[in-house]
Amino acid sequence: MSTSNEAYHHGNLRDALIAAGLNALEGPQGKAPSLRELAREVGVSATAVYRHFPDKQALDKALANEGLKLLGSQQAAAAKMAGGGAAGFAETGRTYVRFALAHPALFRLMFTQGHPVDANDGPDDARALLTANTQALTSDRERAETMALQAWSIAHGIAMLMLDGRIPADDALIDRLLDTENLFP
Amino acid sequence: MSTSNEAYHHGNLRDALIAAGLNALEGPQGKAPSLRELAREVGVSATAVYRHFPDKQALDKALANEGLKLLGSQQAAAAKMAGGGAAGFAETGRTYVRFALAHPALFRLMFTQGHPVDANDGPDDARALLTANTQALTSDRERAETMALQAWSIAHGIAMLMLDGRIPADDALIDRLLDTENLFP
DNA sequence: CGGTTAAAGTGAACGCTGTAAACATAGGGT
DNA sequence: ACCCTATGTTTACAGCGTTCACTTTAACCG
Repeated sequence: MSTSNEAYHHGNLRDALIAAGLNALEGPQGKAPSLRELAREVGVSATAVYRHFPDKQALDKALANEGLKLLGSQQAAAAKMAGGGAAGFAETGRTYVRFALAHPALFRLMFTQGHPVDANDGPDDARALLTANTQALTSDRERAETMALQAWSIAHGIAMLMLDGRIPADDALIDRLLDTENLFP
Repeated sequence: MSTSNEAYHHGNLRDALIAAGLNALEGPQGKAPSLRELAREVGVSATAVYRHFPDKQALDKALANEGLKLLGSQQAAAAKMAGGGAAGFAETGRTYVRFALAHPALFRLMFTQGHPVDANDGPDDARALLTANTQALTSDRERAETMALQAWSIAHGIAMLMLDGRIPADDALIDRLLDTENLFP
């Protein structure tokens, strides 16, 4: 009852669509999939999608949320692996940019998507994590908040500029640009 | 012979399309215009566009180039006004972000567009200007280059995050995040 | 059980998009 | 005066997101 059941009712169309969507977004050549394309992929008529999502944007938002969860967990893992603190903070940024380069289409979708992206995707949100890590670097609370946003901005900027081919997507360059020693002395 | 000439031959369709495109992109609600929409606007059939642009992407690229020229000139003006050097450098970043907020759709198009964006848009390119300004801050040439890219990244990141509603599009926040005193001591 | 009902999927249709192909026009150069 | 070529037009096609009316299925309930 797991795969390719030819039943009239698909069983779990919503999840299947999201899986197909994530799959289509993957790879360096990943393009934003069309609603009809995903429906075909899953073996269902295009209009069936509307039983589970009010419109295409809702599907996209679901995919974006999935991506945010993924990024969040990867960042959390990286920070823990690095032992938290300053090292964790630095590693968090690197992970962010590497994620963008590894999943360009998904990363774009995550942010192109209408802002809110529903706050209910858990506390492992990228922003919260950043702020938590900067608090290890300074006792000044406002300064920590500012540093978190600055770090997010620079990581996001690097990611975007590299995705758009404005800056070579070079691993060494990532490290050089994210060098926290020089940025936050 | 300036406007709404009902002649069969439009006169200067290419420029008219670009003007209509820039106009459609303007305003905070600006959307990426469709090829047919622009053709309608200019009073010409959709396929006439193909006499001047090989495809839609080429039109978009032309619009993007127009945007880059505009941003470049605004940055140059801002830097000159601030008197160059460190002050000019800081002002350049602020201008970059403000431009993005003032012309969101155009700014997005400028970078969503396939990378190269043809290098022949003059020397007032955003990147060259940045590098030039950072050289006033340090004698180390490589360090200047790194700082330029870091500054570009953070400005771009702030702009994007604000456009996407991830960070409040607050003017004071821009200044706080771009504070070069703290970032590049 | 058997019957009703609501959830889940279908097909045809609409207006939109970018693009191709074949045809029309007009204005400038020899 | 002519023709040529640059520039436009019409028609057509496939794909998109979305609506509507319809059908199928599974689950619940007496």
